[in-house]
Amino acid sequence: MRISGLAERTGVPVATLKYYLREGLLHAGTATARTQAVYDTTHVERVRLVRALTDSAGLNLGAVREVLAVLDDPPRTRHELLGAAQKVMLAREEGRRPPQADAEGEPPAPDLWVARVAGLATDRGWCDADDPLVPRLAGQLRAAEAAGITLTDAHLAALADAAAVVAAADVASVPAERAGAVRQVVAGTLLTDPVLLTLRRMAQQGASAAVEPAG
Amino acid sequence: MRISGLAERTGVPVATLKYYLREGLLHAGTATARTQAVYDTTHVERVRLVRALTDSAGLNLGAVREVLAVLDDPPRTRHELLGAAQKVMLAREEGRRPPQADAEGEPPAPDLWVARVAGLATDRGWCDADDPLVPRLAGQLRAAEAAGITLTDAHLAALADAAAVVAAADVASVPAERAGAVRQVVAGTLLTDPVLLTLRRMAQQGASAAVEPAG
DNA sequence: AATATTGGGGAGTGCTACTCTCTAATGTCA
DNA sequence: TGACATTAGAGAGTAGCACTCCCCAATATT
Repeated sequence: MRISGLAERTGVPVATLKYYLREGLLHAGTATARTQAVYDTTHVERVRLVRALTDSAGLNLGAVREVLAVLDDPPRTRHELLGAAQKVMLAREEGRRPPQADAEGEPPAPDLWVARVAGLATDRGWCDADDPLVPRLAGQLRAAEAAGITLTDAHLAALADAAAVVAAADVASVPAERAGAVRQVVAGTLLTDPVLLTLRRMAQQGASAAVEPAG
Repeated sequence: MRISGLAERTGVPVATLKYYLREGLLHAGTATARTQAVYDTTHVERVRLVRALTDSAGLNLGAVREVLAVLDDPPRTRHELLGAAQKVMLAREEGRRPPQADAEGEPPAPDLWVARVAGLATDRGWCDADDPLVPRLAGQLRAAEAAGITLTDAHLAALADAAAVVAAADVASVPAERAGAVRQVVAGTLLTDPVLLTLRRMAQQGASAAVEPAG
């Protein structure tokens, strides 16, 4: 298959495929001559993955590149895998403005968010207090608070319970084979994030209707 | 407080505040003269909300504008509220490329994703089969499948269970007063979406460690 | 032999979210 | 009262992203 065939099969314009090749998001085809190369199903899959990651998971191309790097060179040990997966999971927020403190509006308040989050994470045995996810979550809660949205302990606990349910199913779905495992964890999580959020909205409708039956 | 005070208290540059004023993301201050206006705490809150929505929830300014419009003019009936909230909830994906079908690669397959999703939603009594969330979710599942990530029924059911847990807590957290309710539903959901996703990653670490104890 | 397509690469596009610059009017301090 | 800083308002310019267009010589197809 030549590049036009790849374009046809994926629905992505030839110009864009060339751009992906240049940017290293798509591995080169097998050259048959100086101005000719053929592409196979691995290229089709790769393009579809790139498109799903950008369109559905909302990653930018830099983040996609990092994801692909992990998939192409799967870490050997479980520890490395977790580290790599973790780095990739942070990918969505990269390039954004850090939600830093609003100058000096309030008194010091030496990050009790971090303390609250660290407590939650260690209580459940999820991760250490110095995990990179802890400050991240603390920042998200701080942002909500700054916007006037306060999460009660009960509400946060419900989110955590739900996360535990999801994570159990996530882990159960991981295949034994290494490359497949990495793919399932990294791409699977990123691509099911939007699924989870949409289900939340659906369930909200149902729960709201249950509380207050008639329109 | 003048505009420089607002900038100081929110950490947002004056030039950006002026831009927000021009774009209608921030209501005008009370003019004290032709080239002078004062801003109050409502302006501080509004700016912080805009920043949280963009930085934490990842909305673009067009989506933020829609959110603010709903908050400023809260729908009167519960039905209208749900409709407005629904529209706003879709806001995050606006402006993106629709994850359309990949030209003609596979046979027809007349949207069995929609059927699967509609079944799930109606089984749980969440929404009708013609709800706008249904095709949205179907598209997300289709994208995952195209990228080589298949969700088993059990996995999807787990996500749905988790969504139910979250939604119950969401609904329980809504105050009785109308304006506060709208704010809590709309802004609260958008701002806790990233919280939920981060908790998922934390819980994955914990679940993974539980399955395979040592590094 | 004529026409179409390809790989490679430079340059241009449209969009978003600012950021800069300007002007006349106003506030602040000596 | 005058010097200087700040302000509202608005136009124009910027950086980054994800393409998209165009050109070339080499190759494939007819």
